[in-house]
Amino acid sequence: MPAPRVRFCPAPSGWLHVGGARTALYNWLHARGNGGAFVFRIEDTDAARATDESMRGMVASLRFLGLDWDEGPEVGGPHGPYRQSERGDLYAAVTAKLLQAGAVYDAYETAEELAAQRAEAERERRPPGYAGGHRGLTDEQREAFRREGRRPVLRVRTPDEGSVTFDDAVRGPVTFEWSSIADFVIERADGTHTYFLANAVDDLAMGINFIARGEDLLSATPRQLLLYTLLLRDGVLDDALADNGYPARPADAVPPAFAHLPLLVGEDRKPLSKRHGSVAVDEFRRQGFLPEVLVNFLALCGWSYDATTERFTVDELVERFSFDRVGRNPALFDTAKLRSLNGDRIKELTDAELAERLQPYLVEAGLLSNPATPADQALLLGFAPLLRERIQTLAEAVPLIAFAFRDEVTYDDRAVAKHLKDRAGEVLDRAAGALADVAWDGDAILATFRALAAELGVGLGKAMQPVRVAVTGTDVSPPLPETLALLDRATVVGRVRSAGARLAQAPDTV
RNA sequence: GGUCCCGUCGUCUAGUGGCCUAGGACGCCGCCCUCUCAAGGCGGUAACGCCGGUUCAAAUCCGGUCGGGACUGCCA
Repeated sequence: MPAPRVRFCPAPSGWLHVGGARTALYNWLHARGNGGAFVFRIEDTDAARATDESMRGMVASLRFLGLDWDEGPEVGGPHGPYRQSERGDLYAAVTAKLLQAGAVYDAYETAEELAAQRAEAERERRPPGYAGGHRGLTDEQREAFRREGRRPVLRVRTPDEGSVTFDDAVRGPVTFEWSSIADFVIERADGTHTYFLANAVDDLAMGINFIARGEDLLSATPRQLLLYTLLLRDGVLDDALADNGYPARPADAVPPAFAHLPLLVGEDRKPLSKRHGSVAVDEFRRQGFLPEVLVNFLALCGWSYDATTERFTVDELVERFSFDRVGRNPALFDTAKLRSLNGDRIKELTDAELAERLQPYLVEAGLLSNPATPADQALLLGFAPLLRERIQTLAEAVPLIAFAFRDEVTYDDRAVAKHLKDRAGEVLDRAAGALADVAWDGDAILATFRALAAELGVGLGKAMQPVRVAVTGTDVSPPLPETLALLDRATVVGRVRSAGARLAQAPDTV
């Protein structure tokens, strides 16, 4: 097997979503695991949809996931440019030659006419594809259409009979009848080029020899294959490359082989899209999913190693991934499973690593300055072991420890109503006194609460919950004794006293 | 409608004729532990779409059937 040259070629409209990321990952793993190259190409042939912002987002998300590219935007490479919007001259040269060779023809129907034809075919229950109406136009007819002001598109003449079979790396041999494949457009009336053309030209020109992509493109493959043979016949592509100053195709280049990946679907079994909420990689980043976990999970969306192993480092994935273990049925993107894996990974982080990864999220929430003060960093580090067991995403840490980074406590009404009542005033009063001179460490503080509970003849919970609410504002927090020990004694005692005082003045409205 | 793809617990999957009274993980339920929330421990729930056939033996092979999906664009 020659060293794989693979590519990831998103259309830059919208954010990189997890489906696209999975496609990128499988290609990347294949390249990295087999000494190949990963090419990143921007397919912005549809000017109406492509945006620079989207392209920057794609770059950022790929970087976040750690999927580095050998050729492409920002890193360059020998087969550039890597944005299709900058390769229009090449495509035009190619289509001119194809037209000359008679492989494609000009068709003059307007978009409206084609829509009407489709609707009619639909009504009559005929296949809705282009029926080839302008296949055999005479020069006079062409002239007439042009005089009407019509601009033609260029369509590829597909074979009328026979079939095409290709060996898909995940599905095995797949066969299509040519009769079911309509003549398709490669050059628009405005002179720009469609996905089929640009994609086929660039894959060949850049020496791409393996393509992993979504199953939604499976039925586009015959058209791709047709284009490869047309492009390679009589040196059409090679001449166009040379004529326009593009580097020649790599010497050992061959038309690519394909692997069609099972679709990623949402809870409703529909293909993943914005309607499923957060499907953008960047959104998962914001929620505090770790990139290595996202990579691990994405790898598992359609691939498995064996019956039991499901946690992999990126290096292990590079070593073990192969297309022969990619499944064929659609995979549901299960965020519950993702959360679980993320929680598992967080538990493996050292205190320092966790604190460091948490920091941006606290900054984002306005709890830390940027950069954080040494005191705040130390406090965060202290919380790391307490947080580790109780968060599944980094962002979940924020509400759990916000109280420690604010001067004022924000009281949760429900927690107050539930715990600052009955004997809570007495508990707070005695606790404030006891905390004022206990040794300031978790064990000693816990012992103090036990003693207090025994003294008052109440359960430990009754003794601690009011204090938890007084200090943190809520009834859910990291373990209380250790938490208190991380804060200043003065702060703790102050909060307990003031909660107690307000309770005494106005029960129910602390 | 046509073409193509797919069909194992709720979910992702293991399974390539006997190791399968179908394994793992997530989820869910119960119990234990417990200062809240978690985490952890233990236990449990739950699947080969259906019908035929081949075979001593089928989740695995064959045929059919049903169901789901993708594509059928001057989007990619």
